[in-house]
This record gives sequence, C-alpha cells and structure tokens, in this order.
Amino acid sequence: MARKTGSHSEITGPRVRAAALALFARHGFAAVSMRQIAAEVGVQAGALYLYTPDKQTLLFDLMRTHMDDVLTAWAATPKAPTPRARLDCFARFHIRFHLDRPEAVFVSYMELRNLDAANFATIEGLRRTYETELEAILQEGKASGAFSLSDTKLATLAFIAMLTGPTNWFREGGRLSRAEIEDIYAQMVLNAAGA
Amino acid sequence: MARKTGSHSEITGPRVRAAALALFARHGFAAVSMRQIAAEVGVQAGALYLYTPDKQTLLFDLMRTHMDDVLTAWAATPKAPTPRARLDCFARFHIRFHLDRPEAVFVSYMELRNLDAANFATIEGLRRTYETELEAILQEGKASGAFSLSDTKLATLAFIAMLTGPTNWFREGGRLSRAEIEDIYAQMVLNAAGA
DNA sequence: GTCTATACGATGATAGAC
DNA sequence: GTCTATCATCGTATAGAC
Repeated sequence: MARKTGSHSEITGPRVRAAALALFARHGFAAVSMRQIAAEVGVQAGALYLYTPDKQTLLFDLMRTHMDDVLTAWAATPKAPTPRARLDCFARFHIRFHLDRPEAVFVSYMELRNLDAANFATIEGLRRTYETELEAILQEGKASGAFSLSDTKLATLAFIAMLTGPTNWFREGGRLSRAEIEDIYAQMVLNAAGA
Repeated sequence: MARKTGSHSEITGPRVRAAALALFARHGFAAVSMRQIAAEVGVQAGALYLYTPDKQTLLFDLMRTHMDDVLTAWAATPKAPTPRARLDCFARFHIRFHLDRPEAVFVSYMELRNLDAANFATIEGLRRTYETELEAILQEGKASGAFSLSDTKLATLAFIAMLTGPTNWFREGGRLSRAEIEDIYAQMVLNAAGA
C-alpha cells in the first residue's frame, strides 16, 4: 500500500499523546501549555492541531483510553469461583494494572475537574462501570455470608481508594516489590471485607 | 485603640484566603488567576499583593495552615487506653476532621506538585508527622498482638487513603450521615488491621 | 488600603506558505 | 505534515495616585 512521502502522522500522533500524558501527570493539565507539549515531541505548537481539535479533547482522549483499557483488561481476566477468590483477584488485578501506568491513573483521577460537562459525564460513567464490577463481588459475598460488610457501596469506594494508593508512591527498586505489595494489600482488603 | 479609617485588612486577608481556597479546590491552582480571586473578594487584582507576596505563597499558606490544624486537633484528642481503641479513635478523628474541611483537604492533596521545592519539603514533613501518629498506633498494636498486620508502613498509607475517601464524595443530606460513615469506616479499618 | 494603569511575556488557536 | 507568523486574550506582578 502506498505511503505518503514525508508523512509521520502514524508515529507523531502517539508521541503527542505520550508527551501530553507525561506532562499533564507531572505539572497538571492547566499548567501545561501546548507549546511545551510540542517542544517535547519536537514539532511546532501549530502542528499539534493536526492530532487533536483542542487541548480539552486531548485530555479527554487520554482519560477515555485509560478507562477503556481498565475495563477491557478486567473483562479479559478469568472469573474466579468464589466471592473470596474474586475479591482477591480484583485487588491483585487493580494494583498490578494501575502500578503499570501511574501517569494515566494520576491524570484520570486528578484532572476530572478540567473536563467540560459532557466529557466529565462520559468518564464518570466508565468509572462507575468499573466500580460496579467490584461492588457486584462484594454483594455476592455479603449475600452468601462469605463477607461481613455493613455497606457494599462504601466498601467499594474504600477499597478502590486504598488499592489505588500504591500508584502514588511506588518506585521500582524500593523496599517492597510489586508482588509483595500485591500480597499485603490483597490481604488487607480481604480482612476489611471480613472474609 | 485607634483604627485607621478605610482599613479592612483584618477582614480582607481572611477573605482572600477563603476565596483562594474555594477557587483552588474547584478549578485547581494553575487554572485560577489572581484576577478571579480578586473578583471573588471584590477588590482589584493588585490589592491581593497586600496580603500575599505572590500566588505560590498564597497556596503554601493555605496548605501549611491546614496541616497545622490537623496536627493541633489530633494532639488535643485524648489518648485512648488500648491500641484497638486508639485506632478506632484515630479513624473517627480523621473522618470527622476531614469531612469538615473538604476544600482544604482537596487542595492540600492535589496541589502538592505546584509547590516549589522548599515549600513541598515543609508540607511533606508535616504530612509525615501525621502519618507517623497512625503508624505508632499500628506498631504498638502489632507488638502487643492486638493487630494482625504484615507491614505497618503500608497499612498506614492504605488506611489514610481509605479514610480520606469520603471527603471526595460526602454531601450533606445524602444517603448516610457523618456518624454512619464514621462507624462503617472505623469498622473496616479495624477489620483490615486484623483487630 | 485600595484603586487605576501598565509592563511584558505566555496562552490557545488559526491562516497560509512550502 | 509541518512551519512561520499572527491574533486577541490573559497571566503575574508592580508603580504611583488618592
């Protein structure tokens, strides 16, 4: 198939998103200028508008992609047999997945307030879909007597907040490995659920 | 005592900080201009510089005040007799205190990256001091056998992340009261600690 | 203590050359 | 597909009148 001479769009597009993600994570959406992103990619500011209609949409696309990735990866995870095993599996999945993309996690959580109303509603919906996956596990476990939980909605929010924490402080080569963190957090979640 | 005619500094200073806190919480530090803060207070932008040397210091003062307030309030809380009672007490204190000032909590957590190096170090030190209060409780409980915890440092971070969560979603008049949320979270923390 | 006026650089986004 | 040039606006911060 013929390729246009001098066209770099297939590579520049992803590089724009990668640079924006890294800069937004480090300095915050509002503090990063289109010129900074362009400089990081090695193009002029005007060229960015070949890849995004505006700065807001660039942020939204990063966040939607992240949420889609989480949901897709979780959907591809085999369903464990018991509520207890499913909760253990969810906790480990969440930590592992989020530890691998700290920048996307950070941006998706911190920059919600910089989305306009329509974009916010979309991201919020995806986030709720993910939370509902965990809440379903907790409800099953509560119903079967496997968990001792007074409020599955609150437990859902509490567990996700807890499990997302390591994303903010984990450093490769630190005191604990990913696997150790995964073990410790999974155990704390099972305990908190009264399993 | 004589008062200067036309002087409002005793009232305008706090109003500047209150407006800045509200706007920073809603839109983010970088997204808020000094002109917006001034408009909220009802003065011109230039007048703000009578109350703060610059925007960065305004943010820092808000955060330092918040951290000082947390530490002071916790220090004034009576020390419960057992590790289990102390953990219960800490969990309830943390939720109650943070639920009463969601804007300060939000800003103090989200805007850390907008502090310059020296200011960041100061706030970070205060935050660690607070975390150490919780970790000491967990260590005592682990040593006495009251808690079953594999890593007190991780548990400290996990519990604080969990207990701060309600600040982000609690609304007066919602499904659950403050007291109910306090009860449920305290119970989950005690469970997670293996108490 | 607050105002008006202003310095001066940076911002997001667009137009048109190549 | 990318560049240069440009627009109108807004950013923080300061100076000096009152």
